[in-house]
Amino acid sequence: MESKKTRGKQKIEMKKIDKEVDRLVTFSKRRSGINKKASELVTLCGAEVGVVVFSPAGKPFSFGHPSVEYVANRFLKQNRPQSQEDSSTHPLEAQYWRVGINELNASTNNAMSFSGNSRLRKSEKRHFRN
Amino acid sequence: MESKKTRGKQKIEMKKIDKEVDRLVTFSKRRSGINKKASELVTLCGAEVGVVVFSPAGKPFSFGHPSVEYVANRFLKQNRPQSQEDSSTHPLEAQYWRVGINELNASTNNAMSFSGNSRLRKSEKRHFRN
DNA sequence: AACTATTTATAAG
DNA sequence: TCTTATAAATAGT
Repeated sequence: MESKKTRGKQKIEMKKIDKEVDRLVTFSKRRSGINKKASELVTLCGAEVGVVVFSPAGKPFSFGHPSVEYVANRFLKQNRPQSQEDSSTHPLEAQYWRVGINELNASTNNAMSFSGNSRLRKSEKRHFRN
Repeated sequence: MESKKTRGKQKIEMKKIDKEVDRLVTFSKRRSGINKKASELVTLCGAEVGVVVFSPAGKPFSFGHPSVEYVANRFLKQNRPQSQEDSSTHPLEAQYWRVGINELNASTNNAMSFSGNSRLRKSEKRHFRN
């Protein structure tokens, strides 16, 4: 008989999980994990953090301190190009299109724009330098 | 002499880290960790994720797929109360104040609005149910 | 900034 | 879900 009950956590390939049930389970666990990490960052470091996650089905989940809205607003405001005309019928869409899809991201995000790499080679080990 | 070179990772109290240097180091490490987790959630589960972090000094860091703006916009739009008047001079502030600071958060966030608890008691073990 | 011992997150079952 | 073995994150050096 097997002496071990399970093989424990196994390393997985960093690509979309094929089996839907597995994917849903992983989504739930990891979303929860991220929220915990976010709240700890707030507590330990006094940071302001906002996290928004949409499931593939489109259901929104979030964590924010002081609130998602506060953090999102602060971020979008700060990154808004100076002295830009303020013509907007639909405020948020306007803001979104005004800056362009990945423009702001690039400005504050790391060089690794999204990619599926799971493990980085030694020289690239430090991810997400901001 | 000590046989072990270090004591390894130690459990820490879930409260603001007093020593500034330690706090800054932890902030850097953990912010990086959250971004990695966020990118993995995107890859593994096909989720859309936006993360914004402000350091206590006010410096913004972010991760987003497809972009922070896209995710933030989608979240704020979806959570906007239906048929609400659209009077806004300053789009984003307007959106922010329109909904109230923690209102939306409460709607999609877990019951544990922000608090410094590190460990939850058994009955509260599952954090961040959304 | 790099190293390790240890805690924490989580893939499988 | 809940458990367990193991991978991954990270506190202290």
